[in-house]
Amino acid sequence: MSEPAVPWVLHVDLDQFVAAVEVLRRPELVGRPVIVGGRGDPTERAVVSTASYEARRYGAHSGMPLRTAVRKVPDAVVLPVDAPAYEAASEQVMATLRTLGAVVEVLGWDEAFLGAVVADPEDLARRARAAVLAATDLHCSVGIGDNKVRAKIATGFAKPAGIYRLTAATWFDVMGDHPTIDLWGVGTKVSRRLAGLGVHTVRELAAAPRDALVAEFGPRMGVWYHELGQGLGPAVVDDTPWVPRGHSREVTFQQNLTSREQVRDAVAGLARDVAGDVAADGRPVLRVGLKVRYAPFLTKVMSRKLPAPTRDTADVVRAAVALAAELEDREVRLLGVRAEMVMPAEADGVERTPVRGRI
DNA sequence: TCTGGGGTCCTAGGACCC
DNA sequence: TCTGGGGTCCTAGGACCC
Repeated sequence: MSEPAVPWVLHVDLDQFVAAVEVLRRPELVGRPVIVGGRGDPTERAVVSTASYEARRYGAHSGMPLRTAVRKVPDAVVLPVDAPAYEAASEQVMATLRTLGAVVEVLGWDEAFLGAVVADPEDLARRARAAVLAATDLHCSVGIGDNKVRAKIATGFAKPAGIYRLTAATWFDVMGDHPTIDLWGVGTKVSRRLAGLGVHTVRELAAAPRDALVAEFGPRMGVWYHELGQGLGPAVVDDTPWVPRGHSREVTFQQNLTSREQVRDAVAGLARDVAGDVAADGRPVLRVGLKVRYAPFLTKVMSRKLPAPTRDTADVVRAAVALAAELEDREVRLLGVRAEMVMPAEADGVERTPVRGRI
């Protein structure tokens, strides 16, 4: 007897994507520890974007300072980040996924949700893995769920190069004893605040009174966490193209900036770059933001709404420089400029789900 | 472990208005 | 002038994700 066709969510995640793309074009690196980060110079201020599984075995992982990673993996091959290469590979992967007859919602370079009404989701997952491998030589893992939260978390159990199904039927058996930080959308801060409420595990989160979570985290996040503990979440996969809210550019200086002129010039340059990014989208700028990281590591952001939306680079530069004039007289480690754009008229009444970055 | 860069969304407080 | 309640806009800050 075969299962009936019902809606499924599949989460497809490329294995060590960035490192895998690099190894593909340098076959001599197969089997070697590869670390991709910054400009590929471990003496610079930079962090690891991706470490190959070989490098992870020695303790390197993404987010770790390059310097530290190379100390742990002395014979690692360190490569610079080549975003255009990853974007090209990513587009090939997404195009391949779109041939499978499922709805494809792109989440980032190396991730996508597939939505499909099928009787055998494992079969669809196998076909996705095979098609991506055939088209790109890249391996991926697939999580299968009855919603996005469970599909996404399932992928963690599928890696590497596997398939794993997680549904309401198995949620508490699989996740019940896990710490809350293993949930998608719960990080160190929230898990610590939850611990303060006596909530340590996923099972405890599911049992926690909703009112207590709302009191601690607010009306949206409190409700969201309450549902997250039960593995509940949105199940609709949506392939409408993403409309960016804004663009930003930031740079960490290898040597801190010490003069106002240096800061001003750097801000103006970043603002010009951002204006270029925004112009490519063809929408006016509504608000301009400035981010600063003073030495040693104190980060501040400020922003101003423009008097009127603008498409003029000079307006963006002027606004950013004006914000820079308000900075404190201290050494600067990082500067960033952000431009938020006018959104195309939004169909309102559309339901939104918090904490997704793009669930 | 001297801690990147590009994003998103939520919360909260103050200003201002009726 | 001792003081309300609601709504909206703006800005800073926080948290998270890849």
